[in-house]
This record gives sequence, structure tokens and C-alpha cells, in this order.
Amino acid sequence: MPGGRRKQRVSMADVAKLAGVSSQTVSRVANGQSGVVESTRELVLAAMRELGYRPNSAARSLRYGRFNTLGVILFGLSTTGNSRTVEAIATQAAAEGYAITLIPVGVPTQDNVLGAFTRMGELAVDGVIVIIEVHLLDAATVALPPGVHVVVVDSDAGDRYPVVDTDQADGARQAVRHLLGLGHPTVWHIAGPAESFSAERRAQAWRTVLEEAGRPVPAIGRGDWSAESGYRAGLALPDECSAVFVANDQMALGVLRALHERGRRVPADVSVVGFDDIAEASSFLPPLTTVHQDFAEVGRRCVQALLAQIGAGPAAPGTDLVPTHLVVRGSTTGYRSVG
Amino acid sequence: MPGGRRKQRVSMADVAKLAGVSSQTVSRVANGQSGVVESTRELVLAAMRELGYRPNSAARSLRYGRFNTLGVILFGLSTTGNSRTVEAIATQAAAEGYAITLIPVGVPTQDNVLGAFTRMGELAVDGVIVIIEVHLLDAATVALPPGVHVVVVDSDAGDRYPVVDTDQADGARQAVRHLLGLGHPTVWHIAGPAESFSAERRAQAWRTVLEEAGRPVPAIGRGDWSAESGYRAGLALPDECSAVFVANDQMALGVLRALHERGRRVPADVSVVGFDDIAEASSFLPPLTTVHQDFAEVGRRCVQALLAQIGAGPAAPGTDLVPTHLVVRGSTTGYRSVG
DNA sequence: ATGGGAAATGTTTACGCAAACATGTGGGCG
DNA sequence: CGCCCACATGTTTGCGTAAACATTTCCCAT
Repeated sequence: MPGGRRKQRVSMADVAKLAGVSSQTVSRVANGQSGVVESTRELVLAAMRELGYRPNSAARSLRYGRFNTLGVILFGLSTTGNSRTVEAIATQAAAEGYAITLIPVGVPTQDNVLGAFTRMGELAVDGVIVIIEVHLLDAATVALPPGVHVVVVDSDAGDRYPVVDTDQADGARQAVRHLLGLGHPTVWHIAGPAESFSAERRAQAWRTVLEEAGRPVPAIGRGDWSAESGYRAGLALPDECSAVFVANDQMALGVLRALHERGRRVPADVSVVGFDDIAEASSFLPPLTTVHQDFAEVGRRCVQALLAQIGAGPAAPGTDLVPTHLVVRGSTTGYRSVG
Repeated sequence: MPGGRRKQRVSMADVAKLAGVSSQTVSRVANGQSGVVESTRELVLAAMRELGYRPNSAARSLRYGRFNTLGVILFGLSTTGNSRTVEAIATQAAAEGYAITLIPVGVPTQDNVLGAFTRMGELAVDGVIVIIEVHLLDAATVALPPGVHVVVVDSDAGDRYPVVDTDQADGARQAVRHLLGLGHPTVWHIAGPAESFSAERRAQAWRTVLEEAGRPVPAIGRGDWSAESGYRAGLALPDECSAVFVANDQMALGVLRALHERGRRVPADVSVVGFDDIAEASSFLPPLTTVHQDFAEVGRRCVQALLAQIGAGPAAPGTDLVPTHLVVRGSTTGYRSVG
């Protein structure tokens, strides 16, 4: 029964023996180097096919000192932003000849982050992209093995590492100004969790715009990014609220439901703006006005920044902001004083 | 300028020299083997810390012949199911001491799939999980390098590989039976793309239940899983439709919007059932009755099945189905004859 | 024909780690 | 007091690859 017991992997030496050449010649053929006569090349290729030869990447990595792999440390793929960013990273990395290794951190405790960083030090990666939006990163950065190339997404570590991020603040500004421009006296805000940098940055921008416009700053609402939490926050909005900027689209969905249940029409009575522009936003009832994030571009820039580091040595800290833009749909309209 | 040029990585030999022991002793300490006296261990650990030693996983892999890494081939993380399955896979793999490498296939053409499989052959992975729901897999399987351990998700490759999948058919049956049980004369269906196995299996089960119940089988609608396509399909539903089973929650969202625009109330005039139970489903207007999929369990079983193969040799083909269950919310209600 | 030289191919070596085997060291027991 | 054994530590070796260097081949110019 052939194949019952898996044979050893085929090495260059095996191919060389079958082809009757030296293993170095096999190596040359495998790497497409010149200096191998056509007939020999054919011979070697035939032997490779016959034996099903596949290069051993461990040996190759050992030889070259590089893995052609990037690590991505994150908490979860469940948030829209993360999965889309990771997808873009994977795609861009593949285009550059790199594979990506996922290093999930289960629960966002500091211990776990430290553990992931430690493990990562032993992983076969040439560089790391950290997608950890919470403040935990602060304390953990000290544990990052020295000499490891790092790019951080969505954080305020811009003083220590190269950071790529969506221009959260500008997106929030656009959202709030849009609502003020529609004549609303002020704008309520339902923010994400306090530990999140994005949430803080969006909330901060919201507050600043209101203050600069001399408008009252209403009490802030809080959610945990989930639609359910948005629903609860929506129920808590006061009756005089005519415009609300919600920190992400999922929570905005919950807000729409809460307002609906309270008999408040959107946008006639209340205008709602979200953030992210998830694919479903245009199918909400009503279609959601929201801030579009270019996750793909974030992923792309991450990879480029990291590869640049790997190629040219450590990069200067700093923040690279990807622009956002407001997409106006049906959930916002001009202010009409409430009876 | 120290650090301007990155120093060579620290090897066991460096640590050994500093600690004044042999590299083998360093190896023993690094792997926590017994047979090293405490004082020596301390010495070595101190040297490791001082030099910032980190084991080289390429050398380790070369030595052991294993990578402790699993590959995941997929088209994209943009679908809810994929990203949640991948997350579960990553988590479970991490718990078992394995990292996971993502191998994205950009556009689902056969060439690209073949390319990914070829590349994968050269990747540093001990096994592969294939998450490719479309029929393209058929032709591509021939390209899977022999001797590579494989588990497939969401496919009909059960005759060739071990397959783990959600029990699509049973979920669809529950959905349709629920609607019939509410008194609806028949049930419309908006299916996913024809190339998708899941879509086909859900549609097939829908048809079978109707036929077994002796009900008329209405013309099938089609979408591409997106909310937008669900919207279009919803606009196309005939007026006499009182119950519709939509192949995923995103499309169901679009259907809800379409029905709303047409002035048809849900669930009073039309009952709607989705599939997936995404987190947002409970915040739709109205909250969506849908079939819950346990993506986490799928991911877990994938990893377990794959590791079992790696440990014990090739596994028999076959399909491992993860149960689903219907979650009844506000989008379905008893049939009332229309006008 | 013959020497020179370029092109083709072969041989040696090191990458970092750890198993297998070899050596050293000290303590217990007859 | 001496022998032997258990345990600590050192040395050798090979995993698969490819750079660096060595050798062979063969064609061409003289």
C-alpha cells in the first residue's frame, strides 16, 4: 500500500541523484539562475516532477536569514475594520512575496498582550504589524523584542513607532460639520469604548468642533461598538436631540432601531451619521450617512512601511494618516424645530 | 551610532560563549529540559537576557521537520462567515501551539486557486485548511501537492478530503418549516450565487421541504450575498409573497429595505428569515429571525481534524457537520391572507 | 594542434538547532 | 579505600539550502 506511510520529504539531494547531477545544479534550476545548459535543466525539472520536489522553506529561511513572512498581532477579526484591514494586509503582502501569520490575542489583558509579543519574538516573521486599539499597548511596547520591525495601526504610539491610521479626527469633524451645516443647533455623540483610541479620537474631534462653533456640548453616550449597545444608547437619547453622530455603523444601526421604537422618524425628526461605511450601511432604514474609511489603503500602507523598514533599517516614528470622506445618504436632513 | 546598523541575530553559540558553557547546554535551558543544574541554568538565562537571545524558528523547523504552522487558503475575509471562522481557527491553533498563515486568493479564478495551491506547497506549513466555497475547488484539488494534510470547509469535497461544515441543509429546513408552520401557503427563496456550495445546499433544502409538503415552489431569487443584491431581489418579489427565506442576513437586510419601500410591512404582510445570525441581526428593523451558525465550532473542528491528521497520518474523507438552530425574532409571524 | 578562457558543473561550507553519543565529576556503598 | 553509577556537561553530526570556491569541459583563436 504505497503512501500508507508518508515518505520523507524530497530534498534537493534526492532530485540530484535521480537526475545524475549535483545538488547545487538542482538549486540553480530551482532558483532560475543562469549557467545551466538547457538539456541539464530539462533533466532536473523532469526529476523534480517525478519526485514531487518542493523546496523546504525552513532550510531556505535558515540560509537567507529571512522568512518572507509578516506577523499580524490583533485581538479579533470580529470588528469590520480589523478583518478588512487584515485582508488588505494579506493581499498586499502576497503581492510583495510575503505571507502573513496571524497572532491572535484572546482577551485584551496586558498579560496576554505581553505573551503574544513574547511568542512573536520566536515566530518566523521578519516584521510585525500590531493592530491593537486599546491603551494596553502602552505598557506592552516595552516587551517588544528589540530589533523587531514594527508598524502599528490605530494607536497613539506615534512617538515610538511608525503608525498608520485612518484620519479619525478629520472624519469625525466632517460628520459633525455636516450636521451643523444642516442647521442643527448641536450634535449628540455616541462614542465607542473609552479604552479605544479611535473612539477617543472621534469623540475628541466631535467635542472640538462643537466648542469651536460655540455650541453646547451634550452629555456623551457610550457603547461597545455593537449594535445592541447602540440600541441602548439610542434609547437613552433625550427627546430634544435632533442630530446624533454615532462612532460606528453597527451602533448606528442600533440607534436607528431605538429611534424607530420611540416613534422618532429618521431623518425627519433626528439625523444620524455613522462611521466606517460598512457595506450594509446603504441598506439600513434609512440608508446611513456615514464616514467612509479606506481600510484597504491602511493595510497597503502598513505593508509598505514595514517592508521599507525591513529593507532599509528602522524607520522614524510618526503617523501616516489615510484620509476619510463623508458619504451622505438618507439618514440626515435639515433641522426643523421640534413642535 | 549604535543600532544604526542592525547587528546579527544572537545565536545559541553567542549565549554559550558569554555564559561559558556549551551551546548544547543553552539548548537544554531554552527547551526547559532537565539535567541542568540550577546555577548553570541561571547563568545561561542571564546571558540570554543580556544578549536578547531569541530562538531561530527556521533552524528549529529544519531540525524537527515541522513548522508548527497551519495554512489557511481563502478568497477573502469580507464575508462574515469567513472572518469568524478564521478567527476561531487562529484561536484554536494558538491554543494548540500552532500559528496560522493566511494565503489569500485574490479573484476566484481557477488560475489563482491553482497558484495559491502551488505557492502553498512551498510555504512553511504542516497542513492546510481550505475555505473556498465555490466550485473552482473541484478542478484545483488535483494541484494539491501530495502528502499535504488538508481539511476543507464548506464544499462538497467530502469524497476526497475531510470536510467540516455547518449543517446548511438542516438550517434551511428549519427555516422553511418554521414559516410553513406559521401557516404560510409557501415560501419564496432568495439564494446566494450559484457557484456557492452553501447557497446551493440551502436552496436545495428549501426546495425539498416545499416539495415534501406538497407546496408550490416559487421562482427562486438570486443575490451575491450583499445587502444591495438582497435589496434588488426584494424589489423583484411578487405581491403575493407572504414569506421569504433569504440565504444570508446581509441580503435579508436588503430585502427588509425593499419591502419597506414597497410599503409591505414585516412581519405583518411578509415574514422574513435570514441565515447566519450575524451580531447585527437582532438590531434590524424588525429584529431578524434567522438560522444561527456556530462559526467558532467550525473553526475548532477544522483545527482538531487537521492536527489529528498531522499526528496520525492521512484521514479518511468525510463530512463533519456542525448543527445549526433557528433563532426566532420579530421578522416572522403567522399567515394572514392578503386583502 | 594547442593554449586560453568562458561556461557548465561539482565540492565544500555554514546557517542555528538539538538528538545522539562521549566525557567528566562527584557521591554512595561495599 | 576504591569502584561504579548517576548525573551534569561537552562534542559531533545532520537537517536542506545556496554562496563561495574548485574543477571540468569544450570551443575558438592562433
